[in-house]
Order: sequence, then C-alpha cells, then structure tokens
Amino acid sequence: MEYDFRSIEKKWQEYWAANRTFKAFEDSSKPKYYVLDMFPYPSGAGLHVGHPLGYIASDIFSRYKRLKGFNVLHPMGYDAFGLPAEQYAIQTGQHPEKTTTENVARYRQQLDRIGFSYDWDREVRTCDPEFYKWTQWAFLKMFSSWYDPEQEKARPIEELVARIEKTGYEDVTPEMWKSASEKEKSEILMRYRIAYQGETSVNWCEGLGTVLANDEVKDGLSVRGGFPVEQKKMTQWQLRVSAYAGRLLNSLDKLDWTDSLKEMQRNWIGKSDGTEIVFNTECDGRTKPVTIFTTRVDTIFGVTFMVIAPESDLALELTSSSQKDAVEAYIREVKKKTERERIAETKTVTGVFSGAYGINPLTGDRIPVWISEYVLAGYGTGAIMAVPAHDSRDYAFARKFNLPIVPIIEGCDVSTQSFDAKEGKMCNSGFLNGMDVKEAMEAAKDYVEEKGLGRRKTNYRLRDAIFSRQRYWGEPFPIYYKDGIACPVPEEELPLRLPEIDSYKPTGEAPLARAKDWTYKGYPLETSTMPGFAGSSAYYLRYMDPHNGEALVSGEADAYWRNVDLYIGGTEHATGHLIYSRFWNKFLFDLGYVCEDEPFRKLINQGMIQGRSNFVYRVVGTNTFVSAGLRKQYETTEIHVDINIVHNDRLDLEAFKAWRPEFAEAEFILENGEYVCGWAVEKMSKSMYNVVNPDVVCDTYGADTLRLYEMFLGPIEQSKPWDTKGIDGVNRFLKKFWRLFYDRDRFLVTDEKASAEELKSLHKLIRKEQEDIEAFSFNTTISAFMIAVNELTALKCCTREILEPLVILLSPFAPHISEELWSRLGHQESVAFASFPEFESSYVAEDNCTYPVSFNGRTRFSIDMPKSATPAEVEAYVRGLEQTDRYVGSQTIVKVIVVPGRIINIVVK
RNA sequence: GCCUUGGUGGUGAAAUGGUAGACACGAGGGACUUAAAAUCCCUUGGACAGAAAUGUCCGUGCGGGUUCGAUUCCCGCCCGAGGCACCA
Repeated sequence: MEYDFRSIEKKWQEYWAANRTFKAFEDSSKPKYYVLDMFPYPSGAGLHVGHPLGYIASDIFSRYKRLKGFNVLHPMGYDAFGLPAEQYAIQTGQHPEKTTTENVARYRQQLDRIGFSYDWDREVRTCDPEFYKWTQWAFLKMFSSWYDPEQEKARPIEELVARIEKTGYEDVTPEMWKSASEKEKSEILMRYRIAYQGETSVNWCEGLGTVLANDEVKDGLSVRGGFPVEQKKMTQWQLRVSAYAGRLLNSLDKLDWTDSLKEMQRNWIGKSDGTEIVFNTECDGRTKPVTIFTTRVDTIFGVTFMVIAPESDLALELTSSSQKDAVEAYIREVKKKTERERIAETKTVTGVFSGAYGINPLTGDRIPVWISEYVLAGYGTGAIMAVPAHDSRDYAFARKFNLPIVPIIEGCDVSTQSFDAKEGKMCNSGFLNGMDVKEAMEAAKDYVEEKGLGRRKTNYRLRDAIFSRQRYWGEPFPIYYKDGIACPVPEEELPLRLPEIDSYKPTGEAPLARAKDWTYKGYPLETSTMPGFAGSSAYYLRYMDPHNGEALVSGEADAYWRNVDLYIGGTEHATGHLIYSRFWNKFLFDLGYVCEDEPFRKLINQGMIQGRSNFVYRVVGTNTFVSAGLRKQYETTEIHVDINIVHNDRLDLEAFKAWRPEFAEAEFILENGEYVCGWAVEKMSKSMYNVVNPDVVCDTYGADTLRLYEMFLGPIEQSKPWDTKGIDGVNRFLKKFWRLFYDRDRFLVTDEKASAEELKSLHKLIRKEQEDIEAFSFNTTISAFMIAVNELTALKCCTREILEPLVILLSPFAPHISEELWSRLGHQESVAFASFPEFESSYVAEDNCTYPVSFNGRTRFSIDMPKSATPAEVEAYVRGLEQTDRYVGSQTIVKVIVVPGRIINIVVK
C-alpha cells in the first residue's frame, strides 16, 4: 500500500470536523495554553502560500503543546470590516456583506485543506453584529471613562464629575460647573473622556473620502490605495491612547517579543524627558508668557532666537502689526502644501520673523521670535527655544536667516555644522561653566525648577488615535446627537446594526447620512463608522467566550484563559494593531473586565513569503523565445510567464503554447534541449503570474508536504521567496516514513524488542525535537527527523516500540499521515490525545568518543576516551603521553584545554 | 540622518567560542528496468600534490583586535532588508 495522501488527508479532515477533535473546554485540571494567529482579512484573491507560514508554525506549536499535556486554545476568525470590500462594492454595486461572506467561505475551504487544529466553534467575524456589539460596548465604556493621571488608570466619568462638583479639577471650578449649561458640561467632559470628539489636524484622504490614522499613512500616501493625504482640521472621534503612552512603554520590558519590534514600538511612542520653561515675550508693547519644551535646558545660555509652529494659535498672537502681512502670507503658504510636499521639502528651510521678542529667563537677553514649519504644533507646546550652536535644525535655520550662533561648549567648532554631541565642558554659561555636559543637564533642570522658571516634563510622540471614518463598511458608533450633544445609545440596545443604503458611491458626505431613518428615538445618529483596527483590538478576548450574550468575556473564561501565550503574525502591525490592542486591553484591565494588563505574552513575527517570478525572452519582432542562457546573443524583451507551467526553471513548452493564443505558434531556441527561464524575486501578485495557491500544492503533494516544506524553507522569522525547488525532498521524506510501516501491502510493524541503536536514534530525535520546538526552530527539527528516518530505514527498524513514539513526534508537523498510521497501529483515539514521548538519556549516551588533539589549534591526532571522562581526566591522560608520544614529548605543555566530548587543545611553547 | 536586522557552497540553509557547510534541493556518476517513473548507492566549497589511500593550503562581505582557537565576541568600514524621519 503506497502513501496515498489524497484519501488520507480527506479522511482525517472529515474525522476531525465530525468529532470536534480540537474543541477547547475550560478545564482547570490542565494548564492552559493560548496560541493565536493574527486573523486574516478575507480578500477576494484568496489565500496564497505566504498566509499559512505563520498558521502552520502556530499549529505545530499548538499540537505540540497538546501532546505535552496542555489545554490548548487555538482559534481562528476573520477581520472582515474594511476598505477593500467597500471599494469592491463601489465598483460592482454588490453589498460588502455578500462578497465578504463569499471570501470567508473560500478562505475556510483553503484553511481546512491544510489540516489546522482550530476550534472552529469559536470562529469570530468582526462584521457580525453579535461580535461588533462588543466593539461598540467597549467604545461606550471609553466614552464614559476618563484617565486619572494620579491613579494612572481609567476611571468612570462619574468620578470626575463628583470631583469637579466637590473640589474642581484642573481649570474647572465647582462654581463654573454648576452654572454651566448641558452643552458646556458636555464640552468640558469631552476634554477628559477616553473616547472623545475633538477638533484636530487629521490625515484627510480625498481619494478614499475619509480620514486616516497615522499608521494608515505612509510617505504622505494612504497605505490602502496609495492616494495622497493632506492635513486638515476636522472634528473627529478620537481615542485617548496618548494617556497610556507611559504604561505602553514601560510594560514592553516584560513582554517576550523580538527586540526589533519592541524598538519599533518604543520609537513610535517616542518618550522624551525634558523641561517646560516659560519665556516672556513682548509684541507691540503687549507681553505674553510662552511655555516651550526642551530636552536641553543646559544649552539655554546659547539661545539666540525662538520659533513658533505656523499652525499654533500662538503664531498670530505673537505677530506684530508690521509683520502681519508677511506672517499671514507664510501661514497660507504652509497650509497649501500637502503632507507629501512637506515630506519632500524637509531639507528646505522656510520661515518668517513674527515681529515679537522673547526674554531669556536666565540671561535676560532679548531674542527675536520666528515662525517656521520645522516646529510642529502637535508636539510639546508648539514653541521652542533655538540653540543653533548645538542643534542641527536650529543651525540650518540660523544660517539661512543670518541669526547669531553662540557656542557654549569649550573648543567645539560650529563653523560648518552644529555640535549636537552631549560631551565636553560648558562655557559662556554662567553658573554652568566648567561642568561636564552630562552634569550640566541635571544641574540646569534643578536650577530651573528651584527658581520656579519651569518644571521637568515628559513628552511622548504617540498621538491619540483618530477613530472615525467617513465610510460604510465598519461598526456604527452607538452615539446620537440631542441638541448637538453627543449621547450614548444605552448598552441594552446594542448591537446598533449597520443600516442598508442604496448606493456605496462616495458623494462627499458619509454614506450613513444617506441611510433611511438613521436615528435613535428621533435624534440623528453618528454617521461615521469605526476604523479597521476597532474590531481587531479585542478579538482575542472574544475567542475565550465567543457565544456569551451578556459580556465580552465572562469572568470565569477570562480568569482561565487570561491572555495569549503565543501570538504569531507579521511585523506590519507593529505600530497599528499591536499598539491599539495593548491600549484597548489596558483600558479593559483598568475597569476590571480582564485580569491581565497585557494581551500578548510572546510574539513571533513570521517573515513574508515573496514570489519568485519566471521570465521568458522573446526575440524582438518575432514569435521566437530564447532560453535564458543564450539571451545575450539576441535583442529580447522579458515577459512574465505563469510559474505553474515552469518546473525547476524549465519551461513546459506545450503548456506554454496552450497558455495564451498568441503563443500557440511560438518557436524556441533551446540550450541542452531545454528552455531555461529567468527568474526574479518580487512581491507575490496576480499580475506577475507568481502567485502560488496552497490548494495547488495540496493537490500535487498533499497538505503534510506543504506544512513540512514551508517550515523546512528556513527560520520562520525570515522573509524568503517561495520556491518549490526543494519540495520533492520533504515529499520523499514522507514516503520513506510510510515505508517504515509498509512494504507495499505488507504491514511491517512487529512487537519485537527494539535494538540499542534504534533506541538511540529515537531518543536523539525526542531530545532534538523538544529543544527545537521550544526555540521555534522547526527547520532543524525536520532535518533531525530526516536523519532519524534514514537511520531507522538502514537498521530495517520495524518495532512498535520505536515506531509508535515516532508517529507521535511527527504528528504536529504532518498530522494527516500521523493519524492514519496511528490508527493502523490499532489506536481508537486521535493521535492528538497521545502524550509526547519522554526522553531518556541512557539510550543516547555513548561509551567512547574521539577527541581530536590539536597543538596551538592545529589538529595532530586523536585519542579515544570514555565519554563520561571529566576534562581533568582527559588532561591527565594527555600529560601522561608526554613520556611516550613523539608529538607531546618534543614540546613543553603550557595549558591543556578540554571541552567535554568535543575537542582538546594543547598550548605549547 | 537615526534605530533594528542580516551578509556562510550552484540553491534553501546548519553550526552562537571548539573538526565550518549538518539536513535538503540541484548537478554528475552508477544500480534496478525493454524503457520511463519510482527507489537505492557514490561524488559534489575552492586550489594544489599524488597512480591511489591520502595529504597540504585557502575559505563564513571587507580591514583590524581579543583568544591556544572566531561564522560566533569587540572596534572600524562596505552592501542588502525593514522601520522612523524636522518630535526640540
């Protein structure tokens, strides 16, 4: 009986589905383990071989953990709201729900063919009202909470109201509150709510007709669609993510994520410790204190001017009547630029003098105030003190506008560039003179605080997330407007279902504004919808308790599953989803809805699988194609050819002729009787004919081969091109594995005792597999498997004692063939319920081993010693050779270095 | 510019201070077969010497350093990938 993967895989996939083999229960007798994949967006193109890379790795780990006695939660779902479905709806008029449902069905079919151990009873879809009910619920919780900086956590907004009524809060006094109208009260609270509405400069994308979050914009273009993005002041719903900046930064330390990813988040959060300090300014005889932020107060004696951001309200306030026209013209100029232009022009220095002067609070110097776009309104206070001698941006500005440059560090040369380094001795700096820069940085901060001129301040670059989108295919906001006041739709009324609309075409207004009766109790409902990251921010919690109608997750389910132990997905979510999820989770943690303050303990980023395109070379002006090796002799054009008609870079000529009508009469110039195609690594895409569908691999080789091959390709974290060159190797391995059990129709397995050598092979493998899986080095595990199977084949091993554990060991990697052989070994239950075999070192230990002996690193001869010999014993033996051995005897031994079981080196004079 | 990564045969890669290239692909040779497929065996980093067994030298992007010994650790450069980019 040959290894017939087709029938085997079909049989076991049906068995797993029918028996709910991988259904997870809350079982407190076992330790839990939660393995999660980043759920896919179900696009129309279907799954390609890149998607399953991470899914296979997580599935292997899940199955391994089950064998190790853990109760494993391994769910899957779909991130189903979002722009592509809506764009498609605009083009075709089809309801996004219809295309989404179709795409989901296709994804499911493709996923099932690969044999994943998902508990499909826990599937979630973000566009399902029963799911987005909880997205809306979380939003309402954020709406009715504020961030208490003293307790450093979110609290119900009622507590803030109580506090204002009693003692006042910040600049709101109890009297003000008492006399405030409903509308004014609403406006005051909006300044504190975690989910709030506020005017801000937003990324407006005309092409998509919506605003976008910072992580949805790259190089001034929208990530989806690549349309230009401009800055616009608009009133939008926002999430106060910035309040959590410090906590998001600090708890990174305890996460088991890669350093590069943590670093990306640290940069994105962008903490900087500095000082806020007040400069008095005067303008047309009026004075006004202006607070600036700096990380280098120590350079305050080198300040020669100040700069205000053009978007800042201060810009016009500090403009003198004589400079009014110039400043207004400059601000208009700046506003006109798109984000992309501003990025492109970062090297050009622009600015205008405001007409105002500031007073240096330490020196009393009178310095000019300028306005320039290199200062950002959204960071710090939107105003800076400029120290051209020690800041490269200030330096460029001072050079351009001929402002003085005063160095304050001894011996530095600022004739061609600024001296930014934090080293040297201070000079020209009053009481700081003679101090080391590092010392001066602290001394200056202390001084400013003591004199009451300013205070230490930590700033973050992380901005609040803009949460509304003027689109259709997203979660509606459970907010209605009563006399212009935003009011929450009561929780009991959730989900607030997405209404039907006649047409998806953008008309400049939000699509929901066209929906009939989009009202609550006669009041108009919010017409924006939530962004893509809303639904993906807490989905991992929903998997714990997916059918609960009363809560996002019950206290019991949450207390048992806690958080995700292993999360696998791409790095592209580093500054989006992975920040928002952490924020969302911390918020729910603050209110006591979840018991862990971080959602994902360990995170692995799988690399991208790129496409490997093939080319044929058409001789210009003919229908003749020349093989790649000979193309230099002709003038040719390169044409992408469908990789499905190329094998190992050799073109299937007949298939090529049949591929396109225009190639039916094609002629070929061959090398060695074959047509060799050129190749290149490119993004996997339809237009380059390099997309590999996993179904095709499953058809030709089987799912087990696909799984093994994707893992054998190299380390999971690494990006690499898809290349089926080596796939025959793992396929051969599976056939060999099968032949350990079957010689044609003869079942070979016996109950004989295993030999010492066979046991050694097995136990070496057990140890290696355990170590490698824990370290996520699946490619080396598979290598170890190949070695073991080759050894056992050579030994003609056929004992149950060896083969039974071997099947268990293979099952995480190639579950179908393992199930089949497991049942043929006479087991009634799935191999998933077996236990991982125990490693016993006694089988592996060798009696003797050979030490290569080298002198000063050069190998001379070898000695045989028992493996159990200690380094001291080996050394004593070698020194004993001094009398008899011609090498050792002729030299003076200085030192003998022994590494157990490996190598011995003798240092001689 | 800054941060994070990575650079090893024809190819994917292994080895994280101790015999570099495990394992696999591809290639070449052989066995079985009428033939093909499948399967199995041998060779396969480079150079040199030898009839052969075998031996010697070189070799992990480049240049230094630490060490008895470096792909691995340190310093400086070159190249590729990813991220951030007027954040004061």
